[in-house]
Amino acid sequence: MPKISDEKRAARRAQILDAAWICFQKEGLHATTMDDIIRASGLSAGAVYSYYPSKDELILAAVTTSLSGLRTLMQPLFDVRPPLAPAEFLRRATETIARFTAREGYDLKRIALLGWSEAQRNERLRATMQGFYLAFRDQIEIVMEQAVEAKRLDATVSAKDAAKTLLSAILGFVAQSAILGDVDPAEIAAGVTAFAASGRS
Amino acid sequence: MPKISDEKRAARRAQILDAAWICFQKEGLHATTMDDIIRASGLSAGAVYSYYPSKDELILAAVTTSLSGLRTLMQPLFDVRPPLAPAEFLRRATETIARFTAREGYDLKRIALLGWSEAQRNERLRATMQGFYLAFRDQIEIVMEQAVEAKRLDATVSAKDAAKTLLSAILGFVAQSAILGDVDPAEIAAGVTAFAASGRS
Amino acid sequence: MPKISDEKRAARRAQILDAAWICFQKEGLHATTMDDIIRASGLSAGAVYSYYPSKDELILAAVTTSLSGLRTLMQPLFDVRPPLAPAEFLRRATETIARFTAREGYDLKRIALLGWSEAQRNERLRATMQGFYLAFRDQIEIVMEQAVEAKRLDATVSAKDAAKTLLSAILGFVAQSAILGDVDPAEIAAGVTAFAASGRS
Amino acid sequence: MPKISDEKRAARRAQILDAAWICFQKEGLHATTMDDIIRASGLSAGAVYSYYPSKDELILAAVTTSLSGLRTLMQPLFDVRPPLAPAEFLRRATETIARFTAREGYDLKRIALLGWSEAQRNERLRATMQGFYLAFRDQIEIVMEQAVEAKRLDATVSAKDAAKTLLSAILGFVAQSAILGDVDPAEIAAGVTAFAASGRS
DNA sequence: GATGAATGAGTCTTCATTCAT
DNA sequence: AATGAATGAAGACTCATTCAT
Repeated sequence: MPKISDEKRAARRAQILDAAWICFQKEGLHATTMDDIIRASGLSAGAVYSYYPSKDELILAAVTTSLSGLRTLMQPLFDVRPPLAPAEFLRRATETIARFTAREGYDLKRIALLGWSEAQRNERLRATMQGFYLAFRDQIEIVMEQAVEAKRLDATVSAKDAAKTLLSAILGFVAQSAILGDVDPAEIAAGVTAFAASGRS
Repeated sequence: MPKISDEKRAARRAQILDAAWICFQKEGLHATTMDDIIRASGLSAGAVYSYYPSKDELILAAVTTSLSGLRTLMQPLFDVRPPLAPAEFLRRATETIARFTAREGYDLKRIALLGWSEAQRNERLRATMQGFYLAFRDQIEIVMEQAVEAKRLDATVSAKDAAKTLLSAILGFVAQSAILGDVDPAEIAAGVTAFAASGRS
Repeated sequence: MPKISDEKRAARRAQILDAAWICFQKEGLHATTMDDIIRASGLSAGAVYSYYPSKDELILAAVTTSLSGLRTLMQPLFDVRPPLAPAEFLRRATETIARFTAREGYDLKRIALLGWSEAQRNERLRATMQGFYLAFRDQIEIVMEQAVEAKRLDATVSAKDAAKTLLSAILGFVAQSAILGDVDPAEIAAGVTAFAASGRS
Repeated sequence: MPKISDEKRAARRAQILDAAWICFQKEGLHATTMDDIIRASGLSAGAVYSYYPSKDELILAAVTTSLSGLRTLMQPLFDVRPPLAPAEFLRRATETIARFTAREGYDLKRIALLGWSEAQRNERLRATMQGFYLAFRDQIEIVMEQAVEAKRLDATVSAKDAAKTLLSAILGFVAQSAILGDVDPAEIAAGVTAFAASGRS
């Protein structure tokens, strides 16, 4: 086999990562053995290791990939004009997550929980994850600033606090869905709307 | 003398669970070895195993204990008269969690994330955890009903949806704090209040 | 099994080291697998590892033990009164080595060669080995000084050079015996005597 | 064109062997991986394997080459007229070794130790090495016979014993230099001369 | 002929659990 | 009842060698 093309190389990496992803979801990060992944990938141990030098690297890649998948999914929400109001943003964000999850075999929420847990101990993963969530929150903050400007959000609150609140709601939706499984984006949206409404009086 | 023996037994179980708890937090559920726990407990392997027949049992016990610790902590919020409005409830719930976390060596949030992750694979743990969170959500729901009655919450929303939304916000606060570490209960409260305020007009 | 006695512990260590020694001789340091040693020792993997935490440690122990065995064997030669003349010292040193080698299963020379080779790459082993040979050479040097005083060695040479020469002869005897196997202490002694004799005229 | 092909073939073999040699010295025989050699040679795995069918073959070739290099280096000593006396022979032999060693990247002594060790387990290598050292010793023996005839060596000793003694001294110099690194040919020569001198009286 | 990606048996080591004392 | 030494089945990873292209 002469030098493999870049596309083929990328395809192999994807093939391995997919296998890892599926195993991680089914078994958890630690309970998944390299042998599980190797078997699922249809390659040999040596081949897998030539693409990913360690299990940790594979974990990092799996979580990173799912984070950037999430970013891609969320990007459109930041580009909506006029900018979304908080409750609307939350509704569409959770809907996006729920919809993506529905695709067989790829439960973004499960990987998310596994990643959060792993990040408690894994320096590199934590750094990567913090970088991602911080950037994500910053983007939300920009939307919130725009919402304030557009009088769709009360000016007495900092956009940063609003962003933190929204991120909490999104992460919490992920957690609650993964654990209890009976939460619907519409319900969360209704709840927030109700709080907003009750703010009147 | 079964009485004394029982007390001793309970004390021993607590001693072991404490050791496990500390190790789990520091190292994560899987990276913690039984030997770590045995050494931290100051007992012998045989002794530990006579109280907890397996590592899984210890994990279950550790997570269960921290869940019921949380319940104890939260109980007062359900008993406040007149019942708390949603934003106020959220603020006090997150404050309680943050305050408890501050006690060194017992980071409730870390254990929570570890538990969520483990529950993805561990049937029994998942069932226990679901039972807990469901009951917790039910209690929130009751408060929300009372809030509606007290006109502190818009009547057009179901108390159930409000409860789901609040639980999301709380779990999300836990996740965001554990991962990013820069979130304050006051900020979340401010955010929610702002959403509420913007609901006017 | 309650706490094991110190003697039993030492016996176990010896049992493992013996097994390792035999395997190392038969197979070489690297070709010997831990499994070989484990099987030869009659213990389990875990047991072996609880006494020696790594293969490297076992290699170090095996070489170190054989070096100190050599020291014990050689000690009497330093205590002979009057001190031995160079040729006589060499004859008795090589005889000691040859005699010890004859004991079944424990070829000191083979282990020596394996150790020399390993010391080229293994820092710790090299340091240990250098320490040993340096001390050994110092002791020879003292004997040489005494030989000079006793007019059994020409005063024009430094005792240090004499010691280096003798150590070379001894190590060379070990190497030549291990490789060619047809060298006798008496032959070496005869050769040195002849050189000495030819120094006359 | 078999001629050019043959030359190229030889050049490639040399290129590979050089790479192997350098790696073996730096890392030891077993710690060197085929991949190390392949990378150092600048060729592909397939190419290397087409010239040397196995790692063992490469080890054999590396050791054999260094032995015949040594032979080439030593040859002049056997041709000196009048034949060298024992002490003089030893001095020049060790000087030759030391000088060659000085050329960076090619430490003959290190390869020698590695080879001795490997020969303990590798039948073919042992046979080759024995053949070499035996022939070398035979040549020394001839010089010793000539030395006896020239009255430069005491006639009471067999030339064979003298040869064994000299070979020991040479091998011992190699070992001691490789392990302790502080031995000089002049010191060994001085030591032997002193023994010779002390033989008077 | 050459290439280098792929193979997979084999290596060292760990660790939950047991049970002889 | 308690102890802690022993067990041994995995686990992550390596590397000499092959062979499809």
